[in-house]
Amino acid sequence: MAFTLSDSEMDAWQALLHAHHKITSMLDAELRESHQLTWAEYDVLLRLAKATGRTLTMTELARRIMISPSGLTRVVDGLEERGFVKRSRSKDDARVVSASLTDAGRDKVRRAAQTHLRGIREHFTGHLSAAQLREVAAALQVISGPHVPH
Amino acid sequence: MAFTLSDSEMDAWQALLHAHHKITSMLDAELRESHQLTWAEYDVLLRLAKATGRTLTMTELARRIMISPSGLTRVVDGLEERGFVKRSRSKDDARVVSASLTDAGRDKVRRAAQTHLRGIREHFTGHLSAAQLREVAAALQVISGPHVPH
DNA sequence: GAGCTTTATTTGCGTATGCAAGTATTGGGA
DNA sequence: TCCCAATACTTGCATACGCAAATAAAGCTC
Repeated sequence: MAFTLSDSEMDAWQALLHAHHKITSMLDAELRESHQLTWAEYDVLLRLAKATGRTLTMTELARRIMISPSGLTRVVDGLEERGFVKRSRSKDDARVVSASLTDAGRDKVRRAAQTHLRGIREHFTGHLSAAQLREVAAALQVISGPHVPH
Repeated sequence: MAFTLSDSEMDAWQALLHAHHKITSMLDAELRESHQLTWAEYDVLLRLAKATGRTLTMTELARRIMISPSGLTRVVDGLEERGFVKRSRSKDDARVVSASLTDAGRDKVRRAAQTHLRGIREHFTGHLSAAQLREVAAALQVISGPHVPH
């Protein structure tokens, strides 16, 4: 006997795929056009801006944004070339490299955040009621597991 | 004054990103390991299997799965090399190319679908109540727009 | 303190995928 | 009928990104 999913299951799955694709492709395009940043680059700047001392190790950064360590290396390469972050090797443990947000990086992420937050409202949360937002968050948090502090 | 989002909005957004990433990366890995198919390849086979005559034009396929026309060309290239689909040029309009599922393709997608559907249940829908599934589907369908018939 | 294992990061390499340009074909006008 | 615009793919090119191997530094164990 073939394994099947109910209509509700298929609907939820299709809706998740389509919604995610639609939202992220629009946000990506906006960030790229308005600020010449990819999502990954923006996310790195944002996490650094929120971090104490505006600094995080590569490992911490990779854990927080959803990217492989090697992917992060390249993203940070690009941001460093453009002067938005600066790498430094730890005094305590010479294996670890920390990335710090520069002043230029802070300005960049502040401006980009405006675009991005408005985009999230416009393309996603603005379409939903407060109750729906809570429901969606609660349901999807079950999947994604406990929230890691930023 | 800086534009901001409420906590609920941020929670829903983070949850959407994390859940999508977690689910799709697991499903992708399973499909790849068990059946040597990427998501896009599986999706092409699936749409063809559902289509009348097990045939669709490239344009129709690209519209239904979420991929660019050029991306589709390459995906179909690979599937055709492996004998799962066959291209044919339309008699009516020599510009259009149709892809048809071969018998081998039908067998392939049947087996892969078992893996994939179980994966969706295991990693996504199985974690949610019937009410949550309805809520998530309803909310996200608002974003993704009216469902296009497969 | 020499060697083995583990951890942190980077590099090599392959793949996936989009955009823009190229090719082929069709369907109108003039 | 001869262009020209529009349509359907495909190809060239560039980018993004992951895995596995390489490198480097700690940390153990004997």
